[in-house]
Amino acid sequence: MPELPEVETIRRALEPELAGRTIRSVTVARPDIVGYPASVGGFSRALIGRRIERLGRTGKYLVLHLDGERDLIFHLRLSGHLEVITGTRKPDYERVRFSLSGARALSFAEPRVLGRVYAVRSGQYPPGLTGMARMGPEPISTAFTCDFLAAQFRGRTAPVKSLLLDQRVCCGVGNIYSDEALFRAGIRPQRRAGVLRKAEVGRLAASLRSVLNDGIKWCGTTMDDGRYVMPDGASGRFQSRLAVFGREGERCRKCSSIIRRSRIGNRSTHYCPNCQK
DNA sequence: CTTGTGTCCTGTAGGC
DNA sequence: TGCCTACAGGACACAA
Repeated sequence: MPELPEVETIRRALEPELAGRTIRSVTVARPDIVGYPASVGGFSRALIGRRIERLGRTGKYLVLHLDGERDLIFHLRLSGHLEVITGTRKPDYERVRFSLSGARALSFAEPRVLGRVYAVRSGQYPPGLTGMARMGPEPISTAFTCDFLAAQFRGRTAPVKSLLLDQRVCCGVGNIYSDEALFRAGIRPQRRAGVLRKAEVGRLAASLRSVLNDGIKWCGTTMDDGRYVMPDGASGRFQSRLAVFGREGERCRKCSSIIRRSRIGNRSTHYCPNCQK
């Protein structure tokens, strides 16, 4: 569930807690969480003794830049959670723990074991991380223009929603923010991407930018399942501002029509049948 | 290349 | 009460 705004919120919360600290030891409770190197021993050896310089983010990937040209990369997938531990507490579903200088630890909990952590040389993309190398521009960056999006859509017959979820097109966008951006742009998710008019593509590019920036502003979306919370346990505050996601059967805030839900590409999709054409 | 489907993984919600 | 199934969703493997 963590998408770009949630990962960015986590990055901002963790940066001051982690920057400057040294990794003292690594404890792996579930080896399948380690995506690279293949062995737990190799993973630990690549990290121990290294200092965390700063935190970055690429799409939904959180990157801890270490000294010696190494990166520690996290992907939280659906239910991953990062937390700084100062006492003896051990979070439920803790899969990997990084003990740090300053009597604290970074705990990576992931109930569903779909999330991954990778220790790589800076800029290296091992098997399983190839998608990171092909990632498109951030929708919140100036490189993400109407022309770029139009070029991505040209000739494509897939539903526009499916292309918004393609990280090569809209990196960092997931199920929540794709539905919200399409609502703001007034476009039905089922529309085939290649048939959108230039003005619609322009509205969509602007909507992606605004909805992701709003998500960051409100520290992400915490749904009732509580899968995403900030590292300190606090909830995000964007959920009460959602226009369509998770609102099936409720009234559209703009026109009072009943919000509908359908499936596109095996993904739950929400839209207003009146506001979105 | 493009598109759609299945798989991974586990906890939870809902049906009977 | 308790079992069973469906579902959630990001990314990738794979088939058509």
